[in-house]
Amino acid sequence: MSAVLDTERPAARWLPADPIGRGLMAKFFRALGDPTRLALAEFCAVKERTGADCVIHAGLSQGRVSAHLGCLVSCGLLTLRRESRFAYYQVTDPRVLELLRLSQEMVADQAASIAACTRVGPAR
Amino acid sequence: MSAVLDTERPAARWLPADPIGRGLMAKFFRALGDPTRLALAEFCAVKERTGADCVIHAGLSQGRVSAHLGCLVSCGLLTLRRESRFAYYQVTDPRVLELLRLSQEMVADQAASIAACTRVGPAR
DNA sequence: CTATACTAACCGCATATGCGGATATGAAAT
DNA sequence: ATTTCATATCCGCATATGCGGTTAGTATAG
Repeated sequence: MSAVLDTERPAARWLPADPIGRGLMAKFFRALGDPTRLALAEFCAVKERTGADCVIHAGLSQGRVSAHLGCLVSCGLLTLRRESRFAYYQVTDPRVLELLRLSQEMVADQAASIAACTRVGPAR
Repeated sequence: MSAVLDTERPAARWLPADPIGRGLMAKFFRALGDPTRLALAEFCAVKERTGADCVIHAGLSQGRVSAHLGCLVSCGLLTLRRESRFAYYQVTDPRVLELLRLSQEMVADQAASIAACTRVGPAR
């Protein structure tokens, strides 16, 4: 009935309209927006790992790695299993793998352009 | 041949092993890790929008919105079309929509936990 | 009980990032 | 040419975030 709406697309219906939901979305993506956490997610995607394994793999201080792992668990990217004094981390949600696969594909296509983007920092 | 590899999973093959690629991945996710940019992506997913449209929608200074849009374009989340003195932004890559749909689903499942995560800042 | 091992929480410090405001660029209108 | 409009870039400021090092807590070992 309206000509100006002809080009409208029924997209982005999934994105929460309220700022609270968007804040959580942003937080979720920021959890993935760190090379160290991405490396840990990859490491724990292969198989279950202990905190000590992750410390060695990341090559950072134990406290820092523990904080990163806690962040990944809180954001639903890793699951935590406790046994005696050990903490075991693993990627169990297949959606995490799908998310990373999709992103990897897009980043590969846009690599040069992303590298040139100065707005979102150099991040080491 | 090795027993310790029995539980290995062929996952995370997609994640680049080199720190350069991971840095780009992290940068890509940080581009999505801001509520304002998410809102702009949603806005431009519905239909093509001018920079001025985005400024009004975001309710922030023109300079800031321009920077956010530039970031989204650089990272391959929006495409830019120029005509006379106007800039038209739009989500054209269907993978962006799929990425957001998948993330929205995960965030909905983990909302409480993500909200409780103090590692990745309150971010407004 | 004491010692050791593994993990989590806290503390400054340096850098990254979002913000408004001012300014620059370029195109269209007068 | 000058003015106006749409957009992009630069600047200083406040906050967010990653880092190492230290401290705390708990479980296992001796």
